[in-house]
Amino acid sequence: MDSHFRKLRRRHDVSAAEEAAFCDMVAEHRRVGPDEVVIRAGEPLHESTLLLDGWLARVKDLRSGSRQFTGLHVPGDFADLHSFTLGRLDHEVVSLTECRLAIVPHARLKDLMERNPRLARILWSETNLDAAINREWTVSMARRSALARVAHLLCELSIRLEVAGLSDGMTFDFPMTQNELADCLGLTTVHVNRTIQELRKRGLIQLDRRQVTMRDVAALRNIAEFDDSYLYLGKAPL
Amino acid sequence: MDSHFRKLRRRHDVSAAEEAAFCDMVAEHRRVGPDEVVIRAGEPLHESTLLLDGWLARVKDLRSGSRQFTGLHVPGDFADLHSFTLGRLDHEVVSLTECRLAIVPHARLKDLMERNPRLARILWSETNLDAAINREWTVSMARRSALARVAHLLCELSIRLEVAGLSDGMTFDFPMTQNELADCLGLTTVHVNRTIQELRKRGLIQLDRRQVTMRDVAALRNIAEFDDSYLYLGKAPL
DNA sequence: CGCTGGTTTGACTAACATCAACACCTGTGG
DNA sequence: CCACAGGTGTTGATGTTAGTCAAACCAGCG
Repeated sequence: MDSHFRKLRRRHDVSAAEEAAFCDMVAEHRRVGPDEVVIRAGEPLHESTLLLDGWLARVKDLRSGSRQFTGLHVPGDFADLHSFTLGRLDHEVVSLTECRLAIVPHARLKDLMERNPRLARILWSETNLDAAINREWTVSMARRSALARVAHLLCELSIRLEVAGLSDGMTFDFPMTQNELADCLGLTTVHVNRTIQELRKRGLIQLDRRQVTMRDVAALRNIAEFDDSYLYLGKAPL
Repeated sequence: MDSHFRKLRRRHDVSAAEEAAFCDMVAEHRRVGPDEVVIRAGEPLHESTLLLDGWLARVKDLRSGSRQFTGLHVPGDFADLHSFTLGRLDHEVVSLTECRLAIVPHARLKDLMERNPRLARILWSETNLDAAINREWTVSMARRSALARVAHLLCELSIRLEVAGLSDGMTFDFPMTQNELADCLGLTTVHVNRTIQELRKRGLIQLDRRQVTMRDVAALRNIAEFDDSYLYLGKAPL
């Protein structure tokens, strides 16, 4: 839960009692292996899933056989909090790594909402942050070059992982294959590979299957036209 | 307000009393002309804007001078309900046409949230629906061809406008220029123009600056790989 | 060892962007 | 009434980015 509270505290004032209330909502813990479909699209849902450890992706499949990630989740993120109001998902959630999950029944969310509007609003805020990230992804897919897309994603993840306490802002574990990166970025594996090589050649990143180091954050941000305001890192009002 | 209630009723059971409660939240009505910046990115906000009439777009500007729409709003949509929890926007909201707006102060939303968790949840649901639409846009930008993108957008809008009571599912007012369409679709004006011509040539659409007719909805849906489940047209749970 | 999944390379192609005109319409002021 | 301006739509020639296809390479692993 630590990553989740770090994420919350970054944007809201949360008392110990409120943190306890969050903990009380968790009904169950679960583990899943890598490359599993954790939540299936379209199925009625009665619980939401908080990611404690590992990486998840929101995936949409296309008829052509290709697929597109519409979001990535790192520890501390809710994968499907939106299913609380929508009742089902329009996408799958799949595990990229082995994951530890905390399960929060919708009934308890409903209770919380009635008893504690302030916490409800914080949860609402989390889904709105997801949406803000998604908007920025839309911009990436629509307007940024492959080089800028890769750079932008790395800039985003370094911050999100830092918030979760899993990066120093430069180096972090990076469990995705180039194939999965391609699914993320709307590119092909081949082109992702060439793009990464270009970033390496320019001395901007170091990357292998397990870890990234951003060797020149300023240059990466510049290439990506990265502006972190969409991550809403400051305290939210009231 | 009629379009807004149609939208709500489509997905939730809303009593007359609840509709009245919604109406009571509106503090003020406003009018804006076409091509105005209605809400500026980054500015602290203390109210949200419900679109009563006209079209709005969520816009992100890039350094290169190009811009990307990350969402379109038709009558009945909240343009910036997410500012209630986030406090400011990561994008501008601009008017594509003359618009009538209803202004809802955040203080009243907060009140409502405390007094009526059910309505709060319905509002939360609206922001989650926005996000679902945005995910689908991400897929369009990342994976669909220009032809499929245009077709997909038309399919989406015909349904959203039908829900709002502004389309029969085939024909609707369409106030966007090809330039604005390009901003929407992550394409250039030139390419949008060629794509539209292709759709016309195939007898699938009829389109001028003021109106669209979808001549062959089935073919358009097929080209777009359109699946309306992301619009959550059925009743939400509880 | 010989698989297997992931990464890398090269040759070729397709889709869309870019640049530059031009046509058309509408509103405006002389 | 006409001349003109500005926004919109259209066309053609050319350039660039990323996709496609196919194969080789490489490391970890049973």
